Amino acid sequence: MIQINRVMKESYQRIWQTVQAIPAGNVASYGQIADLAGLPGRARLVGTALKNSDEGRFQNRAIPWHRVVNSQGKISFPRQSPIYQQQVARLQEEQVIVLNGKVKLR
DNA sequence: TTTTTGACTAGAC
DNA sequence: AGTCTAGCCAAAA
Repeated sequence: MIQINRVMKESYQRIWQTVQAIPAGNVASYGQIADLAGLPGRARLVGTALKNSDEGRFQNRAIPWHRVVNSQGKISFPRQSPIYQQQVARLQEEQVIVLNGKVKLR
């Protein structure tokens, strides 16, 4: 069983909550989520928290991880990976246009 | 325990 | 538009 301290758990939960607040059809960057979660400068932790947000772990609810992209508006996965394809598909379901791995700005 | 990795980023070329 | 660097720091190796 993985050990994690109380402070980390709270940070993760604040990140998950913040991601859950992104409206459908919108996107936010890892850095923006970190800032909004009260963790400035810790964008990497957002990626880590999302990676560790799989069902069953910490009883977290479904999190719209696909609405989080990097600061350049690009998807942070290799183009050929299944998870990349899934992120694009989920964004397109929400009418978000993705071109060349980059979310189209408006 | 130490080192490396990584869903990151701002700034400098 | 790319490439590099330094800063970030929890997780995995």
